[in-house]
Amino acid sequence: MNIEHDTRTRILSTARELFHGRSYADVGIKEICDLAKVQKGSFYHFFPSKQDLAMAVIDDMADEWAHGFVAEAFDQNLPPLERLDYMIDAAYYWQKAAKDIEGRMPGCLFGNLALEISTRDDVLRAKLNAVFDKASRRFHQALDQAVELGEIPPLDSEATAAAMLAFLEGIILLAKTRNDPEVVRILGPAIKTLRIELAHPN
Amino acid sequence: MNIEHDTRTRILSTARELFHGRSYADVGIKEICDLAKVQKGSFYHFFPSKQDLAMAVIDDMADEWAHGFVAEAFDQNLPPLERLDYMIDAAYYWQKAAKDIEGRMPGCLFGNLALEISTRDDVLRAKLNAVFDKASRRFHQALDQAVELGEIPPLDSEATAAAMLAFLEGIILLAKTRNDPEVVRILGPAIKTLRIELAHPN
DNA sequence: TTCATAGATGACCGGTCGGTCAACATGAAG
DNA sequence: CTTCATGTTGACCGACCGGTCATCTATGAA
Repeated sequence: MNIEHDTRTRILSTARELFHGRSYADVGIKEICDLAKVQKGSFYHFFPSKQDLAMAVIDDMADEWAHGFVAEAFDQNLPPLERLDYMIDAAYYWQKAAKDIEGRMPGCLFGNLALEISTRDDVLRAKLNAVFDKASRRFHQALDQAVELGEIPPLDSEATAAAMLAFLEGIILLAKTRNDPEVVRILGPAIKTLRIELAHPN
Repeated sequence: MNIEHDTRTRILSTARELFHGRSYADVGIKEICDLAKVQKGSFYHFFPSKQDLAMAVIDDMADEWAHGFVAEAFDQNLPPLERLDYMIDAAYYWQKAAKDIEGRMPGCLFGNLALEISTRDDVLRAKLNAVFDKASRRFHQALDQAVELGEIPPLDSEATAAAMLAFLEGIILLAKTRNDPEVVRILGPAIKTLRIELAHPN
């Protein structure tokens, strides 16, 4: 059962690596096929178009994220605020490892794709938005629990969660532009200082 | 003197609009020439390559920024912390205006270009990095002045400045992915809560 | 009047892009 | 053995890409 989908899987992971390391537009289908050792006709047997491939890549990456280090970072057994540190650390080590191997910081695949194609392709934009929404909910939950435990004063946890996600994407963007993962490590801890207060109920 | 450079200026501003509204890779030289009413040969008379055009576009935009609303926002007569609000407001209104006209949020040209091409073109990456550095210095100065005036407790103003710039880019990224400028308005004010403490001198 | 220079013109180039297609291999079900 | 679905192969397509170039025009200095 996995043999017959082995080709598809190879295409998917190759495309993910290439898109992440360079960009959507810069990676051609021929290049993906060559690296994945797949014929072009086979590619189009599994993916009707490059756009469909991108959709699948986003799903694939989001799944691996959700079950990988994001699941670890937002482990319910971890104190809520430590989850934020964990997330920053994970981002730092990942980017650093990638740079040590390939010489350049790839940044966040979702952020990269979002800025590159969300003005051109509304379907992909919506999909990326959903990924960010899901990520934001993790922060949201952690913040609610931190408030409940009295670790931080009450705040607008939904808005603050979104702000934290934005900050995470922002420091990765800056670090990628500097091609220096240390930016993530140095600026990252400030994520816990972000606060959006509850609107006064007047 | 401006007549003989009129063609060049038209190419530049057309390219800036198109790159900003879509992406670097998605906009071809032919399209730029058609819209700017310039022949292809003329284009290559002024710009040796597409990369050179991109360099010029970044310079052009950075100049207009520096002398435009960034100069207003970081007006030395404004209280330091108000400058941050001004900057957020300016970003919000700009993105909102663009969306109202074109139907979609273009985001930040520098952020867009940084994520799209900084892994492929180190020269452009370095140029974008310099733009961010310069922007960061504005925040840095404002923070130093705020500390001096006693408006905020002492902090690592350089690191905090970078964090604020990252946050600004991050909320614009998130807003673009949602295609909703309101994200900037809602999350933006949290920029003033960001803090990175001074390292203990042990 | 000559000459040099800056700029404009548009046909043209090789290469690559995303995508198509008819032919063929394989293996399980009837 | 036949049938059918799933998957593979690689040649092929038109469109478009960034970039080149010989040729022409306009201007202004000598």
